[in-house]
Amino acid sequence: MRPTDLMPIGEVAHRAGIAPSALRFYEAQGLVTAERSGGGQRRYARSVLRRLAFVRAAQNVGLSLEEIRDALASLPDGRTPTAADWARLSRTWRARLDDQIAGLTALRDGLASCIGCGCLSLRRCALSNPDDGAAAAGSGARYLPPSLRRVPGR
Amino acid sequence: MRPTDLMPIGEVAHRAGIAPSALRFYEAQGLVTAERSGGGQRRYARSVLRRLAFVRAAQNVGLSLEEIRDALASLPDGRTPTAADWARLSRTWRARLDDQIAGLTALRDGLASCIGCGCLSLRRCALSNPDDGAAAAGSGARYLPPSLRRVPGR
DNA sequence: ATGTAAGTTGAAGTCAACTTGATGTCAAGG
DNA sequence: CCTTGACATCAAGTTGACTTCAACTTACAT
Repeated sequence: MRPTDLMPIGEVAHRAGIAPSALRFYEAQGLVTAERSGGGQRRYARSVLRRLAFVRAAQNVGLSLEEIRDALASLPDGRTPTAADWARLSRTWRARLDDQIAGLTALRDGLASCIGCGCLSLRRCALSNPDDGAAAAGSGARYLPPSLRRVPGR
Repeated sequence: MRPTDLMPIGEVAHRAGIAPSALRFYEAQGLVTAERSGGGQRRYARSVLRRLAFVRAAQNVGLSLEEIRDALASLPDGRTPTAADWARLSRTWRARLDDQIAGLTALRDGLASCIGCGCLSLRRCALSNPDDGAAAAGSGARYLPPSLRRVPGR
C-alpha cells in the first residue's frame, strides 16, 4: 500500500469546493474522517471526495447535516461503498424532491388565483394559509413543504 | 370615527396565527405599526391583519423579512392599500416561484440520471455541482435557486 | 538553515427569525 | 379595592452551518 495519495486539507478543500474550516467542522460533526501526519496535520484519502460530494448533493436536496450523518452511517462498515450504496442512499431523495416541487407548484397556482383579486384574506387566501383550525377551516392544504420553510417553527 | 375596533396584541396574534412575541418583533423590524392605549399597550387597526397575511404569504414564497419590509415600503403613502396594490406586490413572486420550481425540477432530473450510476462524481454529478470553474467546467447549471438554499453562502 | 505558506486548536462570532425569561405595569370583572 | 390575566420592555438564548480569531506549529522549497 502506498501511504501517499493522501491529501492535505487545502487540496481537499480546493477540489471539493468547500472551505477548510468547513472540512474541520464536518469532521467534528462526524461526517468525514482523516488520518494524521506525523506532526498532527490532517491527511485525507481520495474517497473523502466522494463522501463530500454526497454531503453537498444531500444539502442541495434539503437535508440537514444531522440527516446526512445518519445517512452516511448506514453505509457498509468494512468495505468501500459501491456505486449501488450511494445510489440506494440518494434514491429516497426523489420523493422528497417531488414533495418540494408539488408544494411550490401549489403555491404558485394559489398565487395565480390570488393575483387577480389581491385579497390575501387570512381566512381564504391560499398564499397565507395559517394552518390552525380557525383560519384554515376549509382547505387543509399546506403550500410549502416543511423542508423548504425558511421559518423553522410555526 | 370610532376609536374602537382596535385590537390588543393577543387578539391579533390569535387571529393571524402569529405569536405575540413575533408581532412585537415585526414592529421592531418596521413591518407593522400599532397605536398605543393610554397605558402604553399596543392597539392594532384591523388593516394589520391583511398586512400580516402579506408577510406570511411572502415568507411562504421565500422572501426574507428584509425583502418583505422593502416590499411593504413600496405601498402608497397616504391611502389604504387597494387590492390592486397587494396584487402588484405579489405579482413578482410568480417569477421567483417559477425559478424555484425549475431549480428543484432540474435537481430531481439530475437525481434520476445519477441514481442509476451512483457516481456522485465531483466533476460530473448534477447533484453535487460545486459552482467553481475547475469542478463545474462542463455544465454551468445551478440546481438549487439561491432562495431555496439552506446553506446561505457558497 | 530558514522563511513562509499552510496547518493546528478552542473559543467565540455570525445571521435570521424569533422565543424565553426577568421584572414590572395595565385593564377589567366582581 | 383587589385580583388576575394580559401586556410592557430589555437582554439574552436558540438553531444550523459555518466562519473568524488568536496563538502557535508543520512542511516544504530554497
